[in-house]
Amino acid sequence: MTRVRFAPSPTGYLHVGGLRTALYNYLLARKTKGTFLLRIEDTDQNRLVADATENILDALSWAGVSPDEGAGKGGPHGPYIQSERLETYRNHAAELVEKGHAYPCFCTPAELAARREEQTRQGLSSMYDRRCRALSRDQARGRIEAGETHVIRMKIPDERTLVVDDLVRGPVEFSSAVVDDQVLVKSDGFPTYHLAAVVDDHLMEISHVIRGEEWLTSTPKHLLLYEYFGWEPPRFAHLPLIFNRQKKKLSKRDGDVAVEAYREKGYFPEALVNFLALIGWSPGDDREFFTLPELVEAFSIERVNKSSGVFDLDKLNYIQRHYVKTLPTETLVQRALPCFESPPEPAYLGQIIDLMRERVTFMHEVPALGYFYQDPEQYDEKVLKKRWKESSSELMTAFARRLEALSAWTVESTEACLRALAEERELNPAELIHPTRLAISGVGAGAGLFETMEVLGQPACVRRLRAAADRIQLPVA
RNA sequence: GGCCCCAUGGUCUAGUGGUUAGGACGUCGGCCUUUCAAGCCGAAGAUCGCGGGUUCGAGCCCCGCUGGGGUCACCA
Repeated sequence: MTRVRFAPSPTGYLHVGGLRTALYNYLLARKTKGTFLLRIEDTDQNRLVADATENILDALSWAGVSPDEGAGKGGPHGPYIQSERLETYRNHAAELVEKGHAYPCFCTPAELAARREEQTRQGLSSMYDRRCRALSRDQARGRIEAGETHVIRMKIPDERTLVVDDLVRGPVEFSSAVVDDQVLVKSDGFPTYHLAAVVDDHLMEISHVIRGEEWLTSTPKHLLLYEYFGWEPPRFAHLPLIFNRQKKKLSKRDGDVAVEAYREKGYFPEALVNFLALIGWSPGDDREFFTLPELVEAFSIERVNKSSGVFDLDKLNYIQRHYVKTLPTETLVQRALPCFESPPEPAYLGQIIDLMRERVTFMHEVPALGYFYQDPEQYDEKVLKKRWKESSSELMTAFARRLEALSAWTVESTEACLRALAEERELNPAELIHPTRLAISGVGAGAGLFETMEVLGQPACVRRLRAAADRIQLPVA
Protein backbone atom coordinates (compact mmCIF):
# COMPACT_ATOMS: atom_id res chain seq x y z
CA MET A 1 0.00 0.00 0.00
CA THR A 2 1.51 3.29 -1.09
CA ARG A 3 1.21 6.02 1.46
CA VAL A 4 2.79 9.34 0.64
CA ARG A 5 2.65 12.69 2.33
CA PHE A 6 3.11 16.35 1.68
CA ALA A 7 4.44 17.95 4.83
CA PRO A 8 4.71 21.70 4.51
CA SER A 9 5.73 24.07 7.22
CA PRO A 10 3.19 26.85 7.81
CA THR A 11 5.79 29.57 7.62
CA GLY A 12 4.30 31.14 4.55
CA TYR A 13 1.84 30.67 1.76
CA LEU A 14 2.06 27.61 -0.42
CA HIS A 15 5.02 27.94 -2.74
CA VAL A 16 4.84 26.78 -6.36
CA GLY A 17 7.68 24.38 -5.62
CA GLY A 18 5.63 23.05 -2.74
CA LEU A 19 2.65 22.61 -5.02
CA ARG A 20 4.75 20.56 -7.39
CA THR A 21 5.99 18.38 -4.54
CA ALA A 22 2.42 17.93 -3.38
CA LEU A 23 1.39 17.16 -6.94
CA TYR A 24 3.97 14.43 -7.47
CA ASN A 25 3.00 12.88 -4.16
CA TYR A 26 -0.63 13.05 -5.15
CA LEU A 27 0.08 11.56 -8.57
CA LEU A 28 1.97 8.63 -7.15
CA ALA A 29 -0.79 7.98 -4.65
CA ARG A 30 -3.47 8.05 -7.31
CA LYS A 31 -1.43 6.02 -9.73
CA THR A 32 -0.91 3.27 -7.18
CA LYS A 33 -4.35 3.49 -5.58
CA GLY A 34 -2.61 4.61 -2.44
CA THR A 35 -3.15 7.39 0.05
CA PHE A 36 -2.04 11.01 -0.12
CA LEU A 37 -1.62 12.50 3.31
CA LEU A 38 -1.14 16.08 4.46
CA ARG A 39 0.81 16.83 7.59
CA ILE A 40 1.51 20.28 8.97
CA GLU A 41 5.04 20.66 10.28
CA ASP A 42 4.72 23.57 12.66
CA THR A 43 7.57 22.76 14.99
CA ASP A 44 9.19 26.14 14.57
CA GLN A 45 7.17 28.36 16.80
CA ASN A 46 9.08 31.45 15.77
CA ARG A 47 8.34 31.35 12.12
CA LEU A 48 4.66 30.57 12.16
CA VAL A 49 2.50 32.63 9.84
CA ALA A 50 -1.02 32.93 11.14
CA ASP A 51 -3.06 32.02 8.08
CA ALA A 52 -0.47 29.86 6.36
CA THR A 53 -2.11 26.53 7.14
CA GLU A 54 -5.41 27.77 5.87
CA ASN A 55 -3.77 29.06 2.73
CA ILE A 56 -1.99 25.77 2.11
CA LEU A 57 -5.21 23.80 2.46
CA ASP A 58 -6.99 26.27 0.28
CA ALA A 59 -4.36 26.34 -2.42
CA LEU A 60 -4.12 22.56 -2.58
CA SER A 61 -7.84 22.29 -2.91
CA TRP A 62 -7.88 24.96 -5.60
CA ALA A 63 -5.24 23.02 -7.50
CA GLY A 64 -7.21 19.82 -7.15
CA VAL A 65 -4.60 17.95 -5.16
CA SER A 66 -6.47 17.56 -1.94
CA PRO A 67 -5.28 15.03 0.61
CA ASP A 68 -7.10 11.79 1.34
CA GLU A 69 -6.02 11.89 4.91
CA GLY A 70 -4.45 14.36 7.28
CA ALA A 71 -4.76 17.99 8.25
CA GLY A 72 -8.13 19.40 7.33
CA LYS A 73 -9.36 15.92 6.54
CA GLY A 74 -8.74 13.63 9.47
CA GLY A 75 -7.87 9.97 9.57
CA PRO A 76 -6.68 7.13 11.75
CA HIS A 77 -3.14 8.39 12.34
CA GLY A 78 -3.89 11.83 13.71
CA PRO A 79 -3.37 14.36 14.92
CA TYR A 80 -1.72 15.56 11.72
CA ILE A 81 -0.43 18.80 13.08
CA GLN A 82 2.92 18.33 14.72
CA SER A 83 2.42 20.84 17.49
CA GLU A 84 -0.35 18.55 18.68
CA ARG A 85 1.97 15.56 18.84
CA LEU A 86 4.60 16.87 21.22
CA GLU A 87 4.10 14.04 23.66
CA THR A 88 4.88 11.50 20.99
CA TYR A 89 8.13 13.17 20.06
CA ARG A 90 9.14 13.57 23.68
CA ASN A 91 8.62 9.86 24.27
CA HIS A 92 10.58 8.88 21.24
CA ALA A 93 13.41 11.22 22.11
CA ALA A 94 13.49 9.70 25.59
CA GLU A 95 13.68 6.27 24.04
CA LEU A 96 16.68 7.31 22.02
CA VAL A 97 18.41 8.75 25.06
CA GLU A 98 17.60 5.59 26.93
CA LYS A 99 19.11 3.44 24.22
CA GLY A 100 22.20 5.61 24.15
CA HIS A 101 21.56 7.00 20.69
CA ALA A 102 20.93 10.53 21.87
CA TYR A 103 22.06 12.76 24.71
CA PRO A 104 21.24 16.01 26.41
CA CYS A 105 23.34 18.97 25.42
CA PHE A 106 23.68 22.08 27.56
CA CYS A 107 25.73 24.23 25.25
CA THR A 108 24.07 27.59 24.77
CA PRO A 109 23.30 29.10 21.39
CA ALA A 110 25.89 31.78 22.08
CA GLU A 111 28.59 29.23 22.81
CA LEU A 112 27.71 27.26 19.73
CA ALA A 113 27.78 30.34 17.59
CA ALA A 114 31.21 31.26 18.89
CA ARG A 115 32.61 27.81 18.21
CA ARG A 116 31.03 27.78 14.82
CA GLU A 117 32.66 31.04 14.00
CA GLU A 118 36.01 29.68 15.08
CA GLN A 119 35.56 26.59 12.94
CA THR A 120 34.66 28.69 9.96
CA ARG A 121 37.72 30.82 10.51
CA GLN A 122 39.87 27.72 10.42
CA GLY A 123 38.22 26.65 7.23
CA LEU A 124 36.52 23.69 8.82
CA SER A 125 32.91 22.77 8.26
CA SER A 126 30.96 23.85 11.27
CA MET A 127 29.87 20.90 13.32
CA TYR A 128 29.01 20.41 16.95
CA ASP A 129 32.12 19.40 18.88
CA ARG A 130 30.23 16.78 20.83
CA ARG A 131 31.44 17.96 24.18
CA CYS A 132 28.18 17.21 25.97
CA ARG A 133 28.45 13.64 24.75
CA ALA A 134 31.18 13.25 27.35
CA LEU A 135 28.80 13.99 30.19
CA SER A 136 27.83 11.00 32.31
CA ARG A 137 24.19 10.14 32.70
CA ASP A 138 24.27 11.25 36.30
CA GLN A 139 25.88 14.56 35.46
CA ALA A 140 23.32 15.18 32.78
CA ARG A 141 20.43 14.17 34.97
CA GLY A 142 21.67 16.44 37.70
CA ARG A 143 21.83 19.44 35.45
CA ILE A 144 18.42 18.73 34.02
CA GLU A 145 16.92 18.40 37.47
CA ALA A 146 18.56 21.66 38.41
CA GLY A 147 16.47 23.17 35.69
CA GLU A 148 19.22 23.86 33.20
CA THR A 149 17.91 24.35 29.69
CA HIS A 150 19.11 21.82 27.20
CA VAL A 151 18.49 20.19 23.89
CA ILE A 152 18.65 16.54 22.87
CA ARG A 153 21.15 15.62 20.21
CA MET A 154 21.48 12.42 18.26
CA LYS A 155 24.75 10.53 18.28
CA ILE A 156 26.27 10.08 14.88
CA PRO A 157 28.57 7.07 14.64
CA ASP A 158 32.12 7.41 13.42
CA GLU A 159 33.19 6.00 10.14
CA ARG A 160 29.97 4.69 8.80
CA THR A 161 29.00 4.91 5.20
CA LEU A 162 25.35 5.78 4.86
CA VAL A 163 23.66 5.09 1.58
CA VAL A 164 20.50 6.82 0.49
CA ASP A 165 19.02 4.68 -2.23
CA ASP A 166 17.19 7.50 -3.91
CA LEU A 167 14.44 6.69 -6.37
CA VAL A 168 15.42 9.58 -8.59
CA ARG A 169 19.20 9.52 -8.30
CA GLY A 170 20.10 6.00 -7.39
CA PRO A 171 22.43 5.26 -4.47
CA VAL A 172 24.05 8.31 -2.88
CA GLU A 173 26.80 7.73 -0.34
CA PHE A 174 27.61 9.83 2.67
CA SER A 175 30.29 9.38 5.27
CA SER A 176 29.00 9.73 8.79
CA ALA A 177 32.04 11.89 9.40
CA VAL A 178 30.31 14.77 7.66
CA VAL A 179 27.08 14.34 9.59
CA ASP A 180 26.52 16.54 12.58
CA ASP A 181 25.20 15.45 15.98
CA GLN A 182 21.87 16.91 15.07
CA VAL A 183 19.55 18.51 17.58
CA LEU A 184 16.41 16.41 17.86
CA VAL A 185 14.60 18.28 20.59
CA LYS A 186 14.95 22.01 20.99
CA SER A 187 15.19 23.76 24.33
CA ASP A 188 11.56 24.78 24.07
CA GLY A 189 10.65 21.13 24.05
CA PHE A 190 9.65 21.08 20.40
CA PRO A 191 11.22 18.51 18.14
CA THR A 192 13.27 19.55 15.15
CA TYR A 193 12.18 18.58 11.69
CA HIS A 194 14.46 15.56 11.64
CA LEU A 195 12.95 13.85 14.64
CA ALA A 196 9.38 14.82 14.00
CA ALA A 197 9.38 13.86 10.35
CA VAL A 198 10.96 10.47 10.95
CA VAL A 199 8.69 9.62 13.86
CA ASP A 200 5.60 10.73 12.00
CA ASP A 201 6.51 9.12 8.73
CA HIS A 202 6.90 5.85 10.57
CA LEU A 203 3.80 6.18 12.72
CA MET A 204 1.75 7.31 9.75
CA GLU A 205 3.06 4.37 7.76
CA ILE A 206 4.52 6.44 4.98
CA SER A 207 5.96 4.26 2.25
CA HIS A 208 7.57 6.91 0.06
CA VAL A 209 9.07 10.22 1.07
CA ILE A 210 8.95 12.50 -1.94
CA ARG A 211 10.42 15.88 -1.20
CA GLY A 212 12.71 18.57 -2.60
CA GLU A 213 16.38 17.98 -3.20
CA GLU A 214 17.31 20.37 -0.43
CA TRP A 215 16.61 17.45 1.90
CA LEU A 216 18.98 15.03 0.30
CA THR A 217 21.95 15.85 2.49
CA SER A 218 20.02 15.43 5.71
CA THR A 219 18.63 12.06 4.71
CA PRO A 220 21.59 10.16 6.25
CA LYS A 221 20.48 11.47 9.64
CA HIS A 222 17.00 10.23 8.97
CA LEU A 223 18.27 6.82 7.96
CA LEU A 224 20.19 6.61 11.20
CA LEU A 225 17.12 7.55 13.16
CA TYR A 226 15.14 4.74 11.54
CA GLU A 227 17.96 2.41 12.45
CA TYR A 228 18.06 3.61 16.06
CA PHE A 229 14.35 3.07 16.43
CA GLY A 230 14.56 -0.28 14.72
CA TRP A 231 12.20 0.82 11.98
CA GLU A 232 12.10 0.08 8.31
CA PRO A 233 12.79 3.32 6.43
CA PRO A 234 10.52 4.43 3.61
CA ARG A 235 11.76 4.82 0.05
CA PHE A 236 13.11 8.27 -0.70
CA ALA A 237 12.73 10.34 -3.85
CA HIS A 238 14.38 13.76 -3.94
CA LEU A 239 12.92 16.05 -6.53
CA PRO A 240 15.02 18.48 -8.54
CA LEU A 241 14.61 22.08 -7.53
CA ILE A 242 12.72 24.75 -9.42
CA PHE A 243 14.93 27.69 -10.30
CA ASN A 244 14.22 31.32 -11.04
CA ARG A 245 15.58 33.00 -14.15
CA GLN A 246 18.83 33.52 -12.30
CA LYS A 247 19.02 29.76 -11.84
CA LYS A 248 18.79 29.93 -8.09
CA LYS A 249 16.37 28.06 -5.94
CA LEU A 250 13.05 29.85 -6.31
CA SER A 251 12.53 31.89 -3.19
CA LYS A 252 10.27 34.57 -1.83
CA ARG A 253 12.78 37.15 -2.99
CA ASP A 254 11.80 36.32 -6.54
CA GLY A 255 8.38 37.80 -6.18
CA ASP A 256 5.73 35.52 -7.46
CA VAL A 257 6.48 32.35 -5.71
CA ALA A 258 3.19 31.80 -3.93
CA VAL A 259 0.50 29.76 -5.61
CA GLU A 260 -1.80 32.47 -4.36
CA ALA A 261 -0.09 35.06 -6.53
CA TYR A 262 -0.73 33.07 -9.69
CA ARG A 263 -4.25 32.38 -8.64
CA GLU A 264 -4.86 36.09 -8.14
CA LYS A 265 -3.37 36.89 -11.51
CA GLY A 266 -5.99 34.69 -13.05
CA TYR A 267 -4.09 31.54 -13.92
CA PHE A 268 -6.28 28.49 -13.99
CA PRO A 269 -5.44 25.61 -11.67
CA GLU A 270 -5.42 23.35 -14.73
CA ALA A 271 -2.68 25.47 -16.25
CA LEU A 272 -0.50 25.84 -13.18
CA VAL A 273 -0.72 22.14 -12.39
CA ASN A 274 -0.04 21.14 -15.98
CA PHE A 275 2.91 23.51 -16.15
CA LEU A 276 4.40 22.47 -12.83
CA ALA A 277 4.07 18.79 -13.66
CA LEU A 278 6.32 19.35 -16.65
CA ILE A 279 9.15 20.90 -14.67
CA GLY A 280 11.10 17.90 -13.52
CA TRP A 281 9.03 15.23 -15.17
CA SER A 282 8.13 14.30 -18.70
CA PRO A 283 5.86 11.62 -20.10
CA GLY A 284 8.45 10.35 -22.54
CA ASP A 285 6.44 11.31 -25.58
CA ASP A 286 5.48 14.62 -27.12
CA ARG A 287 2.34 15.30 -25.17
CA GLU A 288 2.33 18.55 -23.29
CA PHE A 289 -1.24 19.10 -22.18
CA PHE A 290 -2.52 17.02 -19.33
CA THR A 291 -5.56 17.12 -17.13
CA LEU A 292 -5.05 15.84 -13.61
CA PRO A 293 -6.47 12.40 -14.46
CA GLU A 294 -4.22 12.25 -17.50
CA LEU A 295 -1.25 13.10 -15.34
CA VAL A 296 -2.16 10.31 -12.98
CA GLU A 297 -2.28 7.95 -15.91
CA ALA A 298 1.05 9.06 -17.35
CA PHE A 299 3.01 9.64 -14.17
CA SER A 300 5.79 7.52 -12.85
CA ILE A 301 8.52 8.33 -10.39
CA GLU A 302 11.07 6.77 -12.73
CA ARG A 303 10.54 9.51 -15.24
CA VAL A 304 11.29 12.29 -12.80
CA ASN A 305 14.37 14.24 -13.89
CA LYS A 306 17.52 14.75 -11.94
CA SER A 307 18.29 18.27 -13.03
CA SER A 308 16.68 21.45 -11.82
CA GLY A 309 14.34 23.37 -14.06
CA VAL A 310 13.69 27.04 -14.58
CA PHE A 311 10.21 28.42 -13.98
CA ASP A 312 9.44 29.85 -17.41
CA LEU A 313 6.55 32.27 -17.38
CA ASP A 314 6.20 32.23 -21.16
CA LYS A 315 5.51 28.53 -21.10
CA LEU A 316 3.02 28.94 -18.27
CA ASN A 317 1.21 31.60 -20.29
CA TYR A 318 1.12 29.33 -23.30
CA ILE A 319 -0.44 26.55 -21.27
CA GLN A 320 -2.84 28.99 -19.68
CA ARG A 321 -3.98 30.15 -23.12
CA HIS A 322 -4.49 26.57 -24.12
CA TYR A 323 -6.98 26.09 -21.32
CA VAL A 324 -8.76 29.33 -22.13
CA LYS A 325 -9.13 28.06 -25.65
CA THR A 326 -10.36 24.61 -24.74
CA LEU A 327 -12.30 24.65 -21.48
CA PRO A 328 -16.10 24.47 -21.83
CA THR A 329 -17.85 27.80 -22.24
CA GLU A 330 -19.86 27.17 -19.12
CA THR A 331 -16.69 26.74 -17.06
CA LEU A 332 -15.22 29.92 -18.43
CA VAL A 333 -18.42 31.82 -17.74
CA GLN A 334 -18.35 30.71 -14.12
CA ARG A 335 -14.77 31.84 -13.80
CA ALA A 336 -15.32 35.16 -15.56
CA LEU A 337 -18.41 36.13 -13.59
CA PRO A 338 -16.52 37.08 -10.40
CA CYS A 339 -14.34 39.42 -12.47
CA PHE A 340 -17.26 41.76 -13.06
CA GLU A 341 -18.59 44.47 -10.84
CA SER A 342 -21.97 44.09 -12.46
CA PRO A 343 -21.94 40.89 -14.46
CA PRO A 344 -23.82 40.55 -17.72
CA GLU A 345 -26.28 37.75 -18.34
CA PRO A 346 -24.44 34.41 -18.36
CA ALA A 347 -25.79 33.56 -21.80
CA TYR A 348 -24.48 36.81 -23.23
CA LEU A 349 -21.18 36.34 -21.38
CA GLY A 350 -20.88 32.93 -22.94
CA GLN A 351 -21.20 34.44 -26.40
CA ILE A 352 -18.54 37.02 -25.63
CA ILE A 353 -16.22 34.35 -24.31
CA ASP A 354 -16.64 32.11 -27.30
CA LEU A 355 -15.98 35.06 -29.53
CA MET A 356 -12.92 36.26 -27.66
CA ARG A 357 -11.38 33.18 -26.03
CA GLU A 358 -8.59 32.91 -28.57
CA ARG A 359 -7.58 36.45 -27.86
CA VAL A 360 -7.40 36.54 -24.08
CA THR A 361 -5.17 34.88 -21.52
CA PHE A 362 -7.12 35.63 -18.38
CA MET A 363 -10.77 35.94 -17.53
CA HIS A 364 -10.28 39.38 -16.05
CA GLU A 365 -9.59 40.58 -19.56
CA VAL A 366 -13.20 39.86 -20.44
CA PRO A 367 -14.80 42.65 -18.38
CA ALA A 368 -12.09 44.92 -19.75
CA LEU A 369 -13.60 44.46 -23.22
CA GLY A 370 -15.77 47.48 -22.56
CA TYR A 371 -17.58 47.69 -25.88
CA PHE A 372 -19.48 44.51 -25.16
CA TYR A 373 -21.22 46.18 -22.27
CA GLN A 374 -21.63 49.78 -23.33
CA ASP A 375 -21.30 52.00 -26.36
CA PRO A 376 -17.78 53.26 -26.93
CA GLU A 377 -17.21 56.72 -25.58
CA GLN A 378 -13.98 57.32 -27.39
CA TYR A 379 -12.13 55.97 -30.35
CA ASP A 380 -8.57 54.74 -30.46
CA GLU A 381 -6.52 57.64 -31.85
CA LYS A 382 -4.12 55.56 -33.86
CA VAL A 383 -6.82 53.48 -35.49
CA LEU A 384 -8.87 56.54 -36.15
CA LYS A 385 -6.02 58.20 -37.89
CA LYS A 386 -5.31 55.17 -40.00
CA ARG A 387 -8.80 53.96 -40.82
CA TRP A 388 -11.23 56.85 -40.71
CA LYS A 389 -11.44 58.71 -43.97
CA GLU A 390 -13.27 61.85 -44.95
CA SER A 391 -16.03 59.79 -46.49
CA SER A 392 -16.39 57.52 -43.47
CA SER A 393 -19.12 59.44 -41.69
CA GLU A 394 -21.38 59.41 -44.66
CA LEU A 395 -20.60 55.75 -45.30
CA MET A 396 -21.38 54.81 -41.72
CA THR A 397 -24.64 56.64 -41.85
CA ALA A 398 -25.59 54.85 -45.01
CA PHE A 399 -24.52 51.50 -43.61
CA ALA A 400 -26.48 52.12 -40.44
CA ARG A 401 -29.61 52.81 -42.43
CA ARG A 402 -29.28 49.54 -44.31
CA LEU A 403 -28.46 47.53 -41.22
CA GLU A 404 -31.48 48.96 -39.53
CA ALA A 405 -33.62 47.64 -42.35
CA LEU A 406 -32.29 44.12 -42.05
CA SER A 407 -34.87 41.60 -40.94
CA ALA A 408 -32.38 38.89 -40.08
CA TRP A 409 -29.38 39.71 -37.92
CA THR A 410 -26.72 37.15 -38.61
CA VAL A 411 -23.09 37.01 -39.58
CA GLU A 412 -24.20 36.25 -43.13
CA SER A 413 -26.79 38.99 -43.42
CA THR A 414 -24.62 41.77 -42.07
CA GLU A 415 -21.68 40.72 -44.15
CA ALA A 416 -23.78 40.55 -47.29
CA CYS A 417 -25.17 43.94 -46.45
CA LEU A 418 -21.75 45.47 -46.06
CA ARG A 419 -20.38 43.91 -49.21
CA ALA A 420 -23.34 45.05 -51.21
CA LEU A 421 -22.82 48.61 -50.09
CA ALA A 422 -19.14 48.41 -50.88
CA GLU A 423 -19.85 47.12 -54.31
CA GLU A 424 -22.35 49.86 -55.05
CA ARG A 425 -19.87 52.49 -54.02
CA GLU A 426 -17.09 50.70 -55.83
CA LEU A 427 -15.10 50.41 -52.67
CA ASN A 428 -12.89 47.75 -51.24
CA PRO A 429 -14.88 46.14 -48.42
CA ALA A 430 -12.00 46.92 -46.09
CA GLU A 431 -12.80 50.59 -46.45
CA LEU A 432 -16.09 49.90 -44.78
CA ILE A 433 -15.00 47.19 -42.43
CA HIS A 434 -12.33 49.17 -40.62
CA PRO A 435 -14.35 52.28 -39.86
CA THR A 436 -17.26 50.08 -38.89
CA ARG A 437 -15.12 48.17 -36.41
CA LEU A 438 -13.88 51.43 -34.95
CA ALA A 439 -17.36 52.87 -34.71
CA ILE A 440 -18.73 49.80 -33.08
CA SER A 441 -15.92 48.91 -30.68
CA GLY A 442 -13.80 52.01 -30.41
CA VAL A 443 -10.72 49.90 -31.01
CA GLY A 444 -8.90 48.41 -33.96
CA ALA A 445 -8.46 44.82 -32.84
CA GLY A 446 -10.88 42.10 -31.99
CA ALA A 447 -12.79 39.14 -33.30
CA GLY A 448 -14.28 39.01 -36.74
CA LEU A 449 -16.37 42.12 -37.37
CA PHE A 450 -19.55 40.32 -38.38
CA GLU A 451 -19.31 37.85 -35.54
CA THR A 452 -18.86 40.75 -33.17
CA MET A 453 -21.85 42.56 -34.64
CA GLU A 454 -23.94 39.47 -34.28
CA VAL A 455 -23.20 39.28 -30.57
CA LEU A 456 -23.67 43.00 -30.06
CA GLY A 457 -27.07 42.98 -31.72
CA GLN A 458 -28.79 45.13 -34.27
CA PRO A 459 -29.89 48.12 -32.18
CA ALA A 460 -26.48 48.63 -30.61
CA CYS A 461 -24.68 48.41 -33.92
CA VAL A 462 -26.97 50.85 -35.68
CA ARG A 463 -26.81 53.24 -32.76
CA ARG A 464 -23.04 53.08 -32.54
CA LEU A 465 -22.57 53.61 -36.24
CA ARG A 466 -24.67 56.76 -36.11
CA ALA A 467 -23.00 58.01 -32.98
CA ALA A 468 -19.59 57.62 -34.56
CA ALA A 469 -20.67 59.25 -37.80
CA ASP A 470 -21.92 62.09 -35.73
CA ARG A 471 -19.05 62.42 -33.33
CA ILE A 472 -15.93 61.72 -35.31
CA GLN A 473 -14.75 64.93 -36.90
CA LEU A 474 -11.68 64.86 -39.00
CA PRO A 475 -9.34 67.74 -38.25
CA VAL A 476 -9.45 70.21 -41.07
CA ALA A 477 -6.17 69.74 -42.81
C1' G B 1 35.57 26.08 2.31
C1' G B 2 33.72 20.53 3.45
C1' C B 3 30.06 17.21 1.72
C1' C B 4 26.27 16.06 -1.87
C1' C B 5 23.58 16.67 -6.49
C1' C B 6 23.32 18.20 -11.52
C1' A B 7 25.02 19.37 -16.82
C1' U B 8 21.16 18.18 -24.64
C1' G B 9 19.68 25.31 -28.57
C1' G B 10 17.72 31.33 -24.33
C1' U B 11 13.85 27.96 -21.51
C1' C B 12 11.20 22.98 -20.54
C1' U B 13 12.60 18.42 -22.45
C1' A B 14 13.02 13.34 -25.80
C1' G B 15 17.09 10.26 -26.34
C1' U B 16 18.91 4.97 -22.83
C1' G B 17 26.03 2.61 -27.91
C1' G B 18 24.82 3.23 -34.50
C1' U B 19 19.31 9.25 -35.33
C1' U B 20 20.49 14.43 -40.71
C1' A B 21 20.31 14.85 -32.13
C1' G B 22 13.33 14.78 -32.01
C1' G B 23 9.32 17.88 -29.72
C1' A B 24 7.46 22.30 -27.09
C1' C B 25 7.89 27.58 -25.33
C1' G B 26 10.17 31.94 -26.91
C1' U B 27 12.37 34.62 -31.31
C1' C B 28 12.18 35.74 -36.69
C1' G B 29 9.66 35.10 -41.52
C1' G B 30 5.51 33.45 -44.56
C1' C B 31 0.42 31.86 -45.38
C1' C B 32 -4.60 32.81 -43.93
C1' U B 33 -7.52 37.30 -42.91
C1' U B 34 -11.45 43.00 -42.23
C1' U B 35 -7.86 44.03 -37.54
C1' C B 36 -5.61 41.46 -33.40
C1' A B 37 -5.08 36.74 -32.05
C1' A B 38 -5.45 31.64 -33.09
C1' G B 39 -4.11 28.10 -36.69
C1' C B 40 -0.86 26.26 -40.51
C1' C B 41 4.02 26.40 -42.91
C1' G B 42 9.08 27.65 -42.54
C1' A B 43 13.76 29.60 -40.41
C1' A B 44 17.55 30.83 -37.11
C1' G B 45 19.37 28.74 -32.74
C1' A B 46 23.06 22.64 -29.79
C1' U B 47 31.17 21.72 -31.54
C1' C B 48 24.99 17.21 -26.58
C1' G B 49 29.97 22.02 -20.59
C1' C B 50 35.50 20.67 -21.44
C1' G B 51 39.41 16.91 -21.68
C1' G B 52 40.81 12.01 -21.57
C1' G B 53 39.45 6.82 -21.88
C1' U B 54 36.44 2.11 -23.19
C1' U B 55 34.42 0.65 -28.03
C1' C B 56 34.50 -0.73 -34.95
C1' G B 57 31.21 3.21 -33.15
C1' A B 58 29.52 7.61 -27.40
C1' G B 59 24.74 12.75 -25.92
C1' C B 60 24.31 7.82 -23.88
C1' C B 61 29.56 3.75 -20.26
C1' C B 62 34.31 5.11 -17.08
C1' C B 63 37.81 8.89 -15.10
C1' G B 64 39.34 13.87 -14.43
C1' C B 65 38.22 18.91 -14.83
C1' U B 66 35.06 23.10 -15.24
C1' G B 67 30.55 25.33 -14.35
C1' G B 68 25.95 25.68 -11.80
C1' G B 69 23.07 24.36 -7.65
C1' G B 70 21.93 22.38 -2.77
C1' U B 71 23.45 21.74 2.19
C1' C B 72 26.41 22.49 6.40
C1' A B 73 20.83 26.26 12.60
C1' C B 74 17.83 24.90 19.16
C1' C B 75 14.56 26.73 10.23
C1' A B 76 11.97 23.60 7.69
